[in-house]
This record gives sequence, C-alpha cells and structure tokens, in this order.
Amino acid sequence: MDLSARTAEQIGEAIRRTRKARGWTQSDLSGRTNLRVATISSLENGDAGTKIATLLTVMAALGLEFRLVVRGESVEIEDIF
Amino acid sequence: MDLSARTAEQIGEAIRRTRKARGWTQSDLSGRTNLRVATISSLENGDAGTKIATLLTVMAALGLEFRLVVRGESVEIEDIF
DNA sequence: GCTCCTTTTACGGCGGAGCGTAAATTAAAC
DNA sequence: GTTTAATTTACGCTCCGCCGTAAAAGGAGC
Repeated sequence: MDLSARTAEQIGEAIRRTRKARGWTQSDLSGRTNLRVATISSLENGDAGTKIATLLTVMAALGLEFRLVVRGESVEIEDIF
Repeated sequence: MDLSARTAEQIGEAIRRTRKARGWTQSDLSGRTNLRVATISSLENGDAGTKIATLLTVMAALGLEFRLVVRGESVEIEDIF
C-alpha cells in the first residue's frame, strides 16, 4: 500500500482505507490512540485544521509513515545520490 | 529527494532541507504562501501542533507531496537522512 | 418495520495556532 | 567587529482543535 496525497481529503482517505484494511472501527482506533472518535472522524473527512500531532498519532497506530516526495520525481534508489 | 518521516521533527527537517535546496529563505516561503515567517519557523522546528493546512501549504509551495506508506512494506530509504 | 453497530454532529470549556506586528537573537558577509 | 541578512521569539487578538460527554444520523442485517 502506497498512497500519495496532496490534500487533507486524500490524507483522510488514506487513513480511512488503511484503518479498514486493518479491520478496525473508528472506535478501535480511538482506543489505541486516546483520541476521540469525533477527532478521528474529522481527520478522515479531510479536515485540514487537524493538528500534525493528531495525524502522526493515528498514523503510528496504523503502522504508517510519511515519505515527502518531490512531485514528478520517481522513487528510484539511483536518484537518491 | 525522498524523505521519510514519523515525527514532526523529521517533517520539519525535510521541509527545511527542501527549502534550502530551492535556495529560499523562510521569508521567501512566507511570500509564496501568505504564512508568517514565525509559522514557518515553528513548523521547521518540529512543532506537532502545527495544522495540516499549514504543512500542506508549505509543501505545495515547495513542490512536495506525501506518500503514506505501510512501514516495512517497501524499500526503506529513510537512512538517507 | 426494528436492532445493533458505526459514524457524524453538537456543546461548554480550555489550550494553543496563526494573524499582525515588532523586537531580539543568530548567522553570514564584508 | 560592524553591518546586513536570516531566524527565532514575543504580545494582543481571534479562531478553532480536542477534550469530555452526549445525542443524532447512517448502514447492515434480521
């Protein structure tokens, strides 16, 4: 799974898809993160006002991490150096 | 360029590196985004309280996008950092 | 129809982000 | 070391996220 995102909506969708791929409800995620169900809901619905801390907490619970990629560049290892 | 991040500090560092790779100052970024220099400064310094909207605005100005990847699934190149 | 589970929305409260603006600290040149 | 550029920090202000808690709306199945 490798989801690109440039908007809060796309981030939320990636979170939601990963959560469902884990077979978890928002309530499950809430229990694992100490974040309110309401908070997770608005994050998944693309609220750009959500704090980075909240996003990172959810991503950690889902086993996700970021890659900040320059648009248009491929992720070829040869391009690193 | 491909920077992995699991923490706000790593995100901030990736932002700063990309900005400098563009030869821009925080003031330049501020002008391109209508965000205060102070806001950009705290983002680059790893403030997890920063809003996703702010991060996305800065990333768009820098030509960056996210990739949310499942940890361990693809090639780990985070050690570039 | 009616349950049960899940998700969304609401409200008072508090804390903090980003604004406008400015000053202070740090780094870089000369 | 002194000027200049760059970054960080501060203050009053407004806005809103997340909290605790609860209720309402949506969906799946019987």
